[in-house]
Parts: sequence; structure tokens; C-alpha cells
Amino acid sequence: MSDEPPRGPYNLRVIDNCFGCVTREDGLFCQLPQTALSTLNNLRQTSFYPKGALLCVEGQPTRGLFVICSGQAKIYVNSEEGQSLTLRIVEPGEVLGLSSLIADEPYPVTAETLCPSQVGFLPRLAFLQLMRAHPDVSLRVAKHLSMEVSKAWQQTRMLALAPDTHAKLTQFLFNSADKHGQTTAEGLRINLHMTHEEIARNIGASRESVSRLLSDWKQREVIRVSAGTITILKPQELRAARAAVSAP
Amino acid sequence: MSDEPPRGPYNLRVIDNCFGCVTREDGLFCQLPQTALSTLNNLRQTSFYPKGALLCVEGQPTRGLFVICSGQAKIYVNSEEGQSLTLRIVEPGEVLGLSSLIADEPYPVTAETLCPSQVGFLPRLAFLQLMRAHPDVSLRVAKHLSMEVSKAWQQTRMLALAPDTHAKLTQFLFNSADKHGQTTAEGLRINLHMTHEEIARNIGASRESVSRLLSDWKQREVIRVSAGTITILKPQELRAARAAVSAP
DNA sequence: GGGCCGTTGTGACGCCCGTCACAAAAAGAC
DNA sequence: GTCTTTTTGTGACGGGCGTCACAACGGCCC
Repeated sequence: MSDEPPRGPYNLRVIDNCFGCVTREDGLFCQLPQTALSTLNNLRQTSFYPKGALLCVEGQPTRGLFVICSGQAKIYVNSEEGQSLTLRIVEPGEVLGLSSLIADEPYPVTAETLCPSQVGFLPRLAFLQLMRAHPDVSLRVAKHLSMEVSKAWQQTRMLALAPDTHAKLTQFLFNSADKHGQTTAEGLRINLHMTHEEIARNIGASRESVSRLLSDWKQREVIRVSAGTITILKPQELRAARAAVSAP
Repeated sequence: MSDEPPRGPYNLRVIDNCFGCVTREDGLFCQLPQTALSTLNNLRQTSFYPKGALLCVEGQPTRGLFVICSGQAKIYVNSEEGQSLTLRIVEPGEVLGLSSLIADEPYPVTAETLCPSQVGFLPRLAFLQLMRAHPDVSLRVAKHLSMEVSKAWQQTRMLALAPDTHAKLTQFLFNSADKHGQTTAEGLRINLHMTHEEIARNIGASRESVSRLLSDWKQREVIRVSAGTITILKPQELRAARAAVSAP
């Protein structure tokens, strides 16, 4: 179509200022006074990254704040043994690196784009000045960080308190459903474009365990799997899980 | 001594205002302008709790912010199966409940005093007003929350990325050493007034595993244990651990 | 000192799950 | 289409660790 707006690198739809960006109502920078938003818009630099680009690397000094305008990024940490644990997927409108920027610490995690993405960047000092100049920004930052704390504890809870892999995978599916799920006649449909390997990294388990559990559930018709989506047919049976396993 | 100040309940030394309290340089409320500190001092209520008192309970609405003036509290979460995981020990000068207050969520954790403690309390709304009135407070809150985020991720990392219990216990000892440790001629001395059971809860392991590991290390003279203190005699051997186990 | 209770030390057992190995299937590349 | 690479499905194996069980030890209060 000739009236389509021009596309940027990687054929991404370009988001060229912060004013019209209403990706999320609860984003860090949404609903700020016009003056703050305007300053913000002048400060920001925008870049386009291919899939697999590293936005920041664990241990490197915090240069600034990233805002995912479009696309997705995953944040993860690596153990000495080489295995990695995915902590969170950052969606459009969300920010990345806020806590380490303010605490003045190195990035505690690595962030990698999952698909071609447009990413805004705010240099560290500029952002700190913005915070000082606009108390509203500080308040929003505080609120945002609170949500991060809450998510972090939830994650810890999920990983450490789950009695077994089964519970973790179940939890993971329901969490994903909360984010990208939709209720259909059949059941809860989840758009999950992840390999078993990636799921395994999210819950701190091995790829084989994930495969085994999923195929077991498929056989028992608790879930249905098809190209990138998982449908939970019997949610209650999934939760009951442990009892079902010990039954004959 | 007759010139000792009078003691409060539980024979605690009473801290009766925020001005002289210099427990920590990096506390949430330290180094604030006098006006903010003064408002703060007027708002706060102080209570004394015995050992084992629950300051807040997981899932309950957030009533306000706690400040540990003296004593200690542990924060923990419970799994459905009844086992609990200790997330952190809150020391004098630190606060508790900040993130859920700002995010306007229920307390995500339970907090319990570990010994008789003096605890300050700031009601939710009063604190939010204070934040709005004093941008400095917002900034400090943001900084504080950043540190909480960083601690939370570290914890997650420790719990989920450790290959085995050995690694977790080792990590736990070195973390404790960073907090309460002192270097002596023998080695790194740690003041740990915790039972094996409590340690186990900190690292998400069973009491027996902790006992077994510690007594193994005692026999091999890697550590020395005496009434409430553990001394690490051979730090490098502790870290090497896994290799040593598979050796004949 | 004796009794009681909380803590610690250890053995036995079993199961979950991580690892290795390899085959089947699916998805791209050309 | 064929070839290659990635993803998925399963079997076998073994080790770590959680659980149960019980004994030994120590502190504390009468």
C-alpha cells in the first residue's frame, strides 16, 4: 500500500517520538507532564537492533537506560558452569537497566533482543538530572522499581519454593497465560513462541524434563500443542498434578 | 551503673528520635534535610516487639512502612506445602515494606522479629505525602528500591543457578562473612547465631543436608565451629568443593 | 542432679531430574 | 525437490538430596 508509513531498518514500523507512544498506560514515562516528556524526548536516542543483539552485558558499567519501543528482549544471567537462567521478557514500553542506573552499579544481567527491535536509550547522567528536575519522574521511578522488586520476589519464590519441575512448568504456563493468554471454547490458549530449551531456561530445568512433561500432558490430553501455541484443556488437572502422578 | 539511660520494654536501649540515629550511613532516611527528617520524626510511631512477633503477614494489605531501630527481623515466604524460605535478614536502620507500599500491593512476604526489637512505623498515606512534599525523599526511596532489586536478583541467582546444595551453602557462608565476618589469624570468622534448620531455610535445602555438609567440612578441617561462630580455615578449598568431592 | 526439649549427627532408602546418547520430526536453506 | 540444521521425543543411567528414623548431645529450669 502506498499510504503505509515508511519502514525503518529490519522493516520495523518506526516510532519517532515519545508523545504518541501509548503502548502501555502504566509505562515508566506515560502520563507525565508535558514539560518532562518533552525533555525526555530531546534526550533520547533511538537505535535499531537485529535479533540476538546484546543491549547490555552483565558486569559492565551502567551507561544508561533502555526503553523497548518495539520488539522484545530477554534478560538473563549466566552461571559459572555456563548454563543460563532467563529472568524476564521485556515487552514494548518497558524499560531496562533502571535499578542499576540508580543504584550506580554495573548491569546485574544481560539483555538480548529476541527479534528485530527499536530501542530508545537515555544516558545515565541526563536521566539523573531529569529525575532531579522533575519530582514526578522520581515518583514514577519509585513506583516502577517497586513493581520490579515485586516481580523479582515472585520469581525467586517460583524458582526456589516449587517442590519440583512439574510445579515450575505449570506455574510458568499460567504466568504466560496471564500475559498472552486468551480464553477459548477449548481452554486457555497461550501464544508461546519458545522452544523447549528456552522454556527450560526460564524455569531452571533441563530441556529433556520440559519435553517429557509436555509430551506426557499431551498424551493425557491435559494440553494441546500446535505451532507456537499451547492450549490448556484441563487447568484443574494441571494444578492437581502431583497427586495424579502418584496415582496408578 | 546509675548513669545508664533507662531501658524500655524487653530491656532494650530506647532510641527516642530519628535525629541521633546514625546506625547506618546509607539508611533510607539518613542524610535528609532537617525539615524532612523533622516531619518524619513527628509521623513515626514506635513499638517494642518480643522475639517471634509478626510485623507483617504475606498477603495482608500494606498498612505502612517499618523501620528496624534495634533488633533484627527475618522476611520469608511460605510454600503451599508448608515449607518456608527465608529471603533476608533486616538489620537495624533498614526498612521493610517499602516496595509494596509504593506499588500499592499487599505485603509479598512475612516479617518476624528474631529478637526483642524496637520498630518504627510510618502509616502509608503519611509516607506518600512525605514523598510528594520532599523530592529528596523520593530520590532516596528510588535508590533504596534499586538496592532491593539488586539484592533480590542476587538471591534468585544464588538459589536457582547454584548447581547443588554445596554451592549454595558455600555462597551463604561467604555472604554472611561479608556482613558479619572478621578476618583473624586462623581464617574468616563469622558470627552466625543460626541453627542448621534456619540456615537450611535460607538456602532452600533440608536441615540434614546442611548438617552433613558442615560436619564433613569440620572433619576435613576446612571450617571450625564453636558456639554461634563458624570460622572458615581454608576458603579456597571451600570454593573448589565440587572437584574435591569427586576426587578419591 | 534429673528430666525435658531443641539441636545435631548419621545411616538407609528412594525418587526426581540432570546428563548422555541417539532417533525421529520439523523447519529452513538453496 | 534435497540437504542441513534445529527442535523434539525417549530410553538408560546415576547421583544428589529430600525424607524418615533414631541416637547422641547439650542447655535449661526446677
